[in-house]
Amino acid sequence: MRRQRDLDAQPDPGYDPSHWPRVSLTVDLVVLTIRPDTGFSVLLVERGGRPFKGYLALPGGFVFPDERILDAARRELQEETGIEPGFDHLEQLATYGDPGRDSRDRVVSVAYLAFEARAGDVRPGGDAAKAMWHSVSKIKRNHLAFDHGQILADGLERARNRLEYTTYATAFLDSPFTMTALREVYEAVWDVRLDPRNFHRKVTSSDGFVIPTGEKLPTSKGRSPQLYAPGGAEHIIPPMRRSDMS
Amino acid sequence: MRRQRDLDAQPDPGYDPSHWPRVSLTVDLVVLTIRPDTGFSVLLVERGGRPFKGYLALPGGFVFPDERILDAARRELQEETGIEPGFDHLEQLATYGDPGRDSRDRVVSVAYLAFEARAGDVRPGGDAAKAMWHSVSKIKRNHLAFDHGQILADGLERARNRLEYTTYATAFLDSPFTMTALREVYEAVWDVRLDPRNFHRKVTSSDGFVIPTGEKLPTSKGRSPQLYAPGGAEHIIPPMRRSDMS
DNA sequence: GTAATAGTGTCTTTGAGACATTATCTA
DNA sequence: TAGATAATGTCTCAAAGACACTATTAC
Repeated sequence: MRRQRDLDAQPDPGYDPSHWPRVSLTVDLVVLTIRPDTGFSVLLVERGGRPFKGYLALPGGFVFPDERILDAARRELQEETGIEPGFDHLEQLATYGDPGRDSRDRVVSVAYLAFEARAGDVRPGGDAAKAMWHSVSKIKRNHLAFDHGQILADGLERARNRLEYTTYATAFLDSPFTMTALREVYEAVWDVRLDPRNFHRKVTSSDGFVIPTGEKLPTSKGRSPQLYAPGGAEHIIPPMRRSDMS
Repeated sequence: MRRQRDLDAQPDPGYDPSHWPRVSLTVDLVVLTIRPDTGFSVLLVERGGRPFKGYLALPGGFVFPDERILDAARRELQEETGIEPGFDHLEQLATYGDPGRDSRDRVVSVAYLAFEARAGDVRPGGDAAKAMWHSVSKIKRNHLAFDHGQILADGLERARNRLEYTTYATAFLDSPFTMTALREVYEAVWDVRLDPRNFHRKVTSSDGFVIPTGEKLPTSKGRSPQLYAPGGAEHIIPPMRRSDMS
């Protein structure tokens, strides 16, 4: 510690960064979706190499020397899910870089959070072997590799918050979608039941959340539901209320 | 790009990270406070070295090889403000690491956001020369070094959001504080005027936001105000409403 | 007393929660 | 027609905004 303070006590922070110790840079992805079979789900890969060989982990990889970090996240997402960037949502989550989180070296990982529509029935694992969707409620977080359990927990909390204050729930759906489908996104992510009528009123009265396409979805039975598209607004004002508080 | 894809197409992401290109790691700090003279203010330093010599920049520095990133942020904060960690607030903001943001090398910076009480009248610049508080409203963001204008903008947005949903406004104040002082924090950060009576009702009815100490503050004129301490809760439920929407 | 600031009470409006009713579709 | 699902309307209550009034201090 003394040594470190002495280092820092040099006249100015402006000297050559290449003289400083350097770290490896990766991105990790918390990719979330809603599926008919597994419900609210996250994409996990099985690690083939050491450390944590055989453990489940978040997909991710190294950032290339001249690549923007966001572009690295986009690239990994495309490789893992096969989905072209479109109506999905991708945002930076947080950065994890404690010494010792990777036993081999000092690795700093910038985590990203992605919301994916199923887009038909995309099968993950284009490049990565054994990439699979896992039901969020069934994952044992301390069985994940590295500190990925913590990253996943942070990502889930962020996702639940995003649905309160933003319209990003639509990113879980292909457009156009029904009001019921949008409500089921909320119910899956928040793990609650919402009143369909109050939900409908809240969404339609929130300016720019959704716009009706005028089309209706033919169904096998019952009244055909109105179809909607994302309305362009990012924020819900006032926010969605989640009476269940964390 | 082709070369990069080929690299990535190797069998597994588990090989030795030390074989990958590495980056320099820094922390940058958005330190905010409320001051009698400059109001809502941010701590900036004048750069002594290249690049951006003479420009204003956020305080920050390199992360030591065996140091946690959060600890590096705490250390820089202590060095720049001289304040011991106490009732202040420090959280990770975001990470900025685009190639080219530092002309010398690939430098990835993890930005932190800090709320500081003035603590008497702390004079920044213990170690760092020419560290000064600058009124947030008067800063020309594109005159800051590197991408610090963007980091500052992101920090301000985060700070304004934090006051809506959390009790962190108390971190701007020494305890105990008056209700008027707390309201002035909101008015400074949001740049609005708030009704003192509605504000008082909202704060006192929000569970765990503040607790009255029972003491009163002697004043030169007018009724002596009740003193409060932070109440322990982190979240305001329901949140503070900022009718001015961004 | 006056001047100044702190704190409380009341009315109105907005919006969330609960829940009954009407509309539209298929078989 | 029945059965199923979608959409709308109404009532109640909680909370935010506007604003008048009372309380406490120094002089």
